[in-house]
Amino acid sequence: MTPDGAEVLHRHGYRATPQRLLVLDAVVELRHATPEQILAYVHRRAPAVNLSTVYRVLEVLESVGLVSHAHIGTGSPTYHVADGPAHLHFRCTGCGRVQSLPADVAVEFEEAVLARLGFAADVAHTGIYGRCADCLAAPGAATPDDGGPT
Amino acid sequence: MTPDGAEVLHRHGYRATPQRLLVLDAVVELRHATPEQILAYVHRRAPAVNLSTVYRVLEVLESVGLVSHAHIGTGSPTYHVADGPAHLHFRCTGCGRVQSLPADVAVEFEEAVLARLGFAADVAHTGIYGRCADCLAAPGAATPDDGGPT
DNA sequence: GTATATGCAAAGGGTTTGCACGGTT
DNA sequence: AACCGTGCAAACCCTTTGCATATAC
Repeated sequence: MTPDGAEVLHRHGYRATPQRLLVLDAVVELRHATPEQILAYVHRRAPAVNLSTVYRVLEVLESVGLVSHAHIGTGSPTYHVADGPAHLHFRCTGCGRVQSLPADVAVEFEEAVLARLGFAADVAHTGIYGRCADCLAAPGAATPDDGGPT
Repeated sequence: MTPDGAEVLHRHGYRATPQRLLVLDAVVELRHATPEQILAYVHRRAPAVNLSTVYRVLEVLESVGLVSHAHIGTGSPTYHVADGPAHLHFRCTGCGRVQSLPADVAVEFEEAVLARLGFAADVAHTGIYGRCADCLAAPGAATPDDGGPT
């Protein structure tokens, strides 16, 4: 998959700058990456890039449909490539691990909500809290609640 | 419902200060209230109360099980009384309205997640994005995305 | 060459923390 | 008297914004 970022940007009237392509690389490479993590990745190749640029680039990449973001937990949103099928994010409140599942697990649920409320839910856009298998088995956990994203 | 706040606080070794009872009142009265909104409510009766106190009080009230919070949208978390049955929060990305539904709408979904991932999901803890019935019908919407909580 | 992007630095919103005072027990 | 809780102010994190410079087209 991974569409040609430069081409997509041009098609929307944007310039394909090194920064934009690097940020897109980062989003492709890292999964569920926060702006901060993306910056760290980009810095390996281009140490001069600024965090504010990352924010602005992400906004552009999202507006042209190359990436999307999801709110997982309390911290920064995480960005991921927008091509593949939508998936849900599950964040463990114990260890902070994030797991994914194809979004179709939620269709029945979404239909029930639509039927009861007339509300068209987009379950994929927000992370879901809970405890992962490992932490369910383990006794005391690392982080009692929240914790940073990713 | 609405348990006796003072009694519960005492039972846990906390003092039942006016501030704590006022904050609890606010959470009972306002539904899905943010710390800022709670402060506004409390200020009507006690203008001297500080926002940091609201944060600290909410932490205490949550620790003794009187209130819980949920992350609805990007902004501040919202607090609600913890007595009644858990409910899910649906935030409309169009108008910002928040609707609720009993948490049992999600049990099938949660079971599916558990079966596939071993992950015990707590769907009630995070708000779910989507479009409400009104905004589905309406053409252009007020807020394109996010927007403040509640 | 020109409009767009970037880097930098400062500002802004939300939340947390240190500290001394005030109120309960 | 001892302690817990509060108000105040400062600090912190994350994100946005203004402005001058650099760059892709």
